[in-house]
Parts: sequence; structure tokens; C-alpha cells
Amino acid sequence: MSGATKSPPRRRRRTAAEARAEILDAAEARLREGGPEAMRLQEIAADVGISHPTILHHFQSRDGLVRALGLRITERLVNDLLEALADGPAEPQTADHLIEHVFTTLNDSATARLLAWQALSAPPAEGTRALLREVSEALHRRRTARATSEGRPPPSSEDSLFVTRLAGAAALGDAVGGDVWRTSADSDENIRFQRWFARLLVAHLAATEVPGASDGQGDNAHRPPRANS
Amino acid sequence: MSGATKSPPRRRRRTAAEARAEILDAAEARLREGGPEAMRLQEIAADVGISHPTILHHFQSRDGLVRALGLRITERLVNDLLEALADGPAEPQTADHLIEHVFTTLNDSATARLLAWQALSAPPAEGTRALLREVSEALHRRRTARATSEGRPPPSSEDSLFVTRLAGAAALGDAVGGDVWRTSADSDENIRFQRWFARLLVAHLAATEVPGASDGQGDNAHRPPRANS
DNA sequence: CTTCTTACCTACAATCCTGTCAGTACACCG
DNA sequence: CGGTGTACTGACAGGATTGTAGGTAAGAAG
Repeated sequence: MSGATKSPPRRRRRTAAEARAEILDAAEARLREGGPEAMRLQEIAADVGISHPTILHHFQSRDGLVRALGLRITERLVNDLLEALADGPAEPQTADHLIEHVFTTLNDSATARLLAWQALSAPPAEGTRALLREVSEALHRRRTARATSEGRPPPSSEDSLFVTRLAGAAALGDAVGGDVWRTSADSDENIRFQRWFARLLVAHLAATEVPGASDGQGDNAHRPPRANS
Repeated sequence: MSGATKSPPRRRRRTAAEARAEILDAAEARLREGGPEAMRLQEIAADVGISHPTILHHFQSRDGLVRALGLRITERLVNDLLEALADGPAEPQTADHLIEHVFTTLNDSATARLLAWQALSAPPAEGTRALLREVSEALHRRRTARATSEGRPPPSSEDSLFVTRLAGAAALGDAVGGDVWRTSADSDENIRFQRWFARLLVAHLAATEVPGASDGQGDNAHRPPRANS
């Protein structure tokens, strides 16, 4: 009581950008472990070492925080993918690599959890809608370039769109539901599954058919997937 | 006031099972439109026409309600799938049909939303874990029967597991994230995507290779799939 | 008809979380 | 050094929601 241990109210003063970044980091961490309901302003603030009104000062509301977090994660993911799609040489196993990249990115970060949760509860954010389209177009450019350089007919753009959509959906769904339906804690199984899926997609990509017919009799198709050259 | 308009407090008395069912129906409807956060006891109770403590009387807590709903939805889905896998004749287009079944079931009901949300926030329920396994085993029995009847070697059980897992993950992920990344309101695109995916899977199922080797050269296999007799 | 069970209701309590307000301290700038 | 902008804080308000308590009535059983 009598002790004059009046701890000096030393405040750390960050720049606005720094503060926002730290807050987003903490929010993301909270989300990762404990799900969406664990993203409480007070706890996030405590993690950062500030008081919760500060969060409301930087983002206008809790919803603003969530939105910003979603946007940051989405942009990070998209840039990641676009980069991977753009720079590498057009080697065949790149596709394999890419799939694994998508899966791991979505799987062991909070990415999938946040994206899924946001899709479930909030109206879709603005920048989010472009995600699939951009990646799909990048993939398509790549496939087209590769096909023409080998003298094959280019794939339909819808096929590229669907490949992207499938990969995204599978990765997202697997990340979300994976914990539930994974048979025991066999972590190797995950990797085998990713590989298996990657091979499936690569086989499809290699057999660049898909005439674009809407229904068709499915008579053609079924080109036995030659792995590569 | 003098008016003796004392409305008789006519209560409708349901059996416990009826009450539970009605409450679950209302909860499911609330979930379908408006996401998980819209599942408030008061609103659900209002929909049913009861007071919210009655819900707590039937399910011990809000969490109990959520758990029960998840279980009901899961069981419904599993029974649905097992039935579809069990009874039909082993026609080739059945697989195609099945995929569409999975997708539509997950897509235009609250099923996917609830499953995903539950997986995100709650610890996995008890009966849920068996889902994938049962369906996968049913599929595997079917594939094996068909393969032996045609004198082909049976597929590996892991392949069946992965096929199931992929279909489930894709359907779940697409249902969850679909609203976000669907390019415009082109509803035909969804159907085309489902068909496309179904063909992809059917092609894989027909080419019942997968030697079980981890990487392998994929040399054998690739039997061009004759539809049937 | 009496009695018992239990589905159901009207309040009420308790908790929790977001958001506001008025003020404080830290940094930069003249 | 004094002034200004703004990151930051403590205390409080407001609202919404789950859960509790005690009583009521509807149907079944005797």
C-alpha cells in the first residue's frame, strides 16, 4: 500500500502501420488456435500489450478488424500463388509442387480457417472475389504457353478455371474438415493424400484434352495419362 | 382495462421427440440463411412458437443443441450416401450420379455450412469421425466387387479412401468458398464444374491402376475403360 | 376424479463483449 | 521550450444472450 512503487506508465508508442500489423498478427494467432469465437478484442489487446480500445482506434470496429485480417490473408495467399506460378520454369513437376504449395499454405496456417469462417459468416469482402480468377488466369497463361511451345492445342480457359477451382476447393475443404475425418493421427496420410491428388491433377493437365463440349457422350476423353515426355 | 380478453394460455404440448425435431428444424433453417451466428436461442424459439428456455429444457445447453444438430445432419448425409452406394446396380454412370449427389446435398442445404462451421469452432463431435470411413469402405466394396466381376485387379483401399476424401473435401470447400470465388452469378457454371469434376473422378475410377507404389513410373495400368457390356 | 410426470412459460440473474468518452503521454515541429 | 497531433488508456455504458428458478397446464395412469 504505502510503497511508492508507482510503476512509470511507460507507454510504447508505435506508428499506425506497426500497430495495425501487430494487432493483425495477434488476431491471426488467436484465430489459429481456438477458432473464430476466440478472437476477442480484449484478449488480442492483451497479447499485443495494449488496451482494447486501441484496437478500435485503429480499425473502426471489430468487424473492421476481421475484414482487414481477411484481406491481408487473402492478398498474401494470392501473391504467393501468383509468384509461384509466374517465375518458375515450365517444368512438369512444377504443377506437383504447386499443389503441395497450395495445400500446405492453406493447411498449416490460419488461412483456411479464416477464409472459411469469413465466407460463412460475413458478406464477401471486396478484394476476395478476384482471387480465383487471377490465379486461374495465370495458370491458363502458363498452360497455353507450354502447349503451344510443344505444338499441342491449348486447353480451354474454362478447364484452367476448373482446375484452379478444384484445387482451391479441395485444399480449403480438406483444411476445414480434415481434422474431423482424418483417420487417426496418421500424418503421413495427409502427405500421401496430397501427392495422390497432385498426381491426379497432373495426369489431367498432361492429357490436355477437354474439347469444351458441354455434355457430350464422354466418348472421347479418357486419354490414358502419360506422365510426361 | 376492463376487457376480459384474457387469451386462454393454450399451450401446444408436443412429445419430446417432436419438440426436438421441430427445434432442430428451426435451428437448421436459421443456420442456412445467416450463418452460424444467427443461431440464437430466442429467435429459434420464436420460429417454433415456444419460449427459449424450452430449448434449454430439451437440449441441456446451447452447445447441446449445436451438437445435436451436427449429429443429425451428419447422420442424414451418411445414410444418404451409403444408401446410394449400396442399392443401385453397378452401372458406370452411377459414379457420375453419386458425385452430383454429394455436391447437391452439400451445396443447397445448410449441410456444408454447419459441418464447416462446427469443424471450425467446436471440438469434433463423436459420431462424426466415422463419416468418411464408412462411405469410403462402401465405395471400396463396390469397386472391388465390380473389378473382380470383370476380372481386373481390385484397387487399393487407400485409393478408395482418397477418392472419397477428395470428393468430400471438394464438395465441402466448394460449398463454403463457392459464394466468394464464383465468377458472377453464372449458375450454369456450377453445374458444368460438377460435371467436369465428376468426369475427372470417373476417369480415374475407370483407370483402376494405382499400383500402390509411392511414386512409381506409372508404367502399367492405363487400361482404356470400356464402359460395360 | 385424483395424481403424477413433464413440456412449457414468465420473469430474473449473471456474464460477457463491443463500443464510447474524456483524458494522458509520447513524439515531432516550430 | 511550448504547441500540436495522435497513439494510447481507464472507466463506464449499453446491449445482447445464455442460463436459472419457480410455477402452470396438458396428458397419461391409476
